Amino acid sequence: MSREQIVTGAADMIRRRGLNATSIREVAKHAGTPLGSTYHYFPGGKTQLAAEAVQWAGGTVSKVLTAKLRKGPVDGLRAFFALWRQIVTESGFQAGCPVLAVSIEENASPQALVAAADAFRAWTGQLAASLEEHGVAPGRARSLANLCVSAAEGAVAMCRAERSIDPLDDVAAELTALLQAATEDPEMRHTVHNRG
Amino acid sequence: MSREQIVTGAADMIRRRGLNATSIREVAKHAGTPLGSTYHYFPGGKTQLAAEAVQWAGGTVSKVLTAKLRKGPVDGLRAFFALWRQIVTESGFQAGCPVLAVSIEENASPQALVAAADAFRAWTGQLAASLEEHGVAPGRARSLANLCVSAAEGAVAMCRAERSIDPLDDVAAELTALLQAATEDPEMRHTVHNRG
DNA sequence: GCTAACCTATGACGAGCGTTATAGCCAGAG
DNA sequence: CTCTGGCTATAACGCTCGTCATAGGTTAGC
Repeated sequence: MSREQIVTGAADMIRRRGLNATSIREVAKHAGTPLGSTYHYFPGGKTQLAAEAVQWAGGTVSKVLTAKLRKGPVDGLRAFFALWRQIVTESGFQAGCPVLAVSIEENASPQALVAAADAFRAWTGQLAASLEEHGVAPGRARSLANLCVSAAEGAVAMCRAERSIDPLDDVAAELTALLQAATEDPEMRHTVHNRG
Repeated sequence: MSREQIVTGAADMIRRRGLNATSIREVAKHAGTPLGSTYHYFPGGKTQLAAEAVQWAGGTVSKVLTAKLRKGPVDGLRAFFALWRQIVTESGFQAGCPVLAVSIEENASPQALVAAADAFRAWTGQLAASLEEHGVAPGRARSLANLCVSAAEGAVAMCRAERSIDPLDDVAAELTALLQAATEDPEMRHTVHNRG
C-alpha cells in the first residue's frame, strides 16, 4: 500500500535530516507517489504525517523490545543497542532516531512531539517493567530505564558527529554491566545511594 | 560587539529549533543587526555562522567543566547536569543543546558537524582526564565519559518531549553514583566486566 | 456500459529561504 | 574639511516550501 510507504519513507528522511528539512515533496518522490496523494492520505498535512512517522518508528522499536525482553532486561538492552548500531553503521553515520529528531525542534509539530513522548515512555516503561520482574525496586528501575534510553539516543548522535561507532559501543558495555549488577546483586536493586 | 551577538543568538535559535529551521534573517532580527551585516561578518554564509555558533556553545560548556572538574569528576558531572537542567527548565522545555541539534541533521553544514564533533570530544576528554587523575583506568575513563555525555544529551531531549525534568534528574543521580563508585572503589576502576 | 468512489496528475498560491549587489551612512585619519 | 574604509540599508535573484484546487483516470458493483 502506498500510504505505508509514505509513512516509512517520511520516518527515514526525518531520521537523517530532521523534521524541518524533510519536505512533503521529497517524501512523495521517495515513496514513488504523487504529491497530491500525500494530502489525500494525510488531510492533516505535514503535522499528521510527522506524527504517524514517529508513531511508526516508536512502535517498531517497541516490538523488538517486547520480543527480546522476554529473555530478561540485559538481553533486551543488548537488542536495543544492536538496533541502533545497525542503523548508524549501515547508513554510514547518516541516520539516527526520528523520535529524537522531532523532540528537539521547537513548535515543529505538536502532534509529533506527543508521539515522541509516547515512544520514549513506551520504551522506558517496557525496560523498567522487565527490571522490576527481575527484582529491581520500582524507583530504581525507572531510573535505570531512563538512563538506558537517554544514553542510547545521545550516543547515536555522538556517533554521527564523530563518525565513529565507539561512543555507542562504550555506552552499551557500561549499561550492560550496570544492568547485570542491578539484577544479580541484591544490594544494587534499590534507589541510588549518595555513596557507591 | 554585534558579531558576538549574532553568534550567541544563532546558538540560541539552533538550541530551540534546530539548524535548518534557523534562518539568517531571524538571527539578524533577534540580534538587532541588519541582514547585510550577517554576510559582512560571516562571508562563509550560514555554514560559517552555524559552525561558529556550535563552537561557541561547546566552548562555554568546556569552560564550566574546566572550572568545576578541579574539585573532582563528580563535582564536574554535577555542574554539567546542573547546566543542562537550567537550560531546559528556564526555557520551559523549549531549549536543548545546539551541538546535538547540528549532529543529527544530515548535510546541514559540514563545518558545523566538525565543530560538533570537536565539542563532544572536548567534553568527554576533559571528563575522562579527570577520572584518570582520580585513579580510574584509561579505557574505563573514556567509557564512562562517553556514557555521561551521551546520557545528558539524550536526557535533555527526552525531557523536552515529555515536558518533564525527571529523565534528566534520574540520569544525573545514576551517573553520580556510578562515578563515585568508580573513583572510590578500587575494584571498579578497570574495564567493565561481564558480570558485575 | 454506467456510475460512483477512490486515487492520480498537474499546476498554482503566497511565503520564506540563502545569497548577492549596490547605494548610503558615518566615524576617524590626514 | 576631505577622504577612506568599515558597517548599514534596501531591494532583488532564483528556489523551495506547505497547501489547495481541479481535472483526469481507473476500478468495482450493478
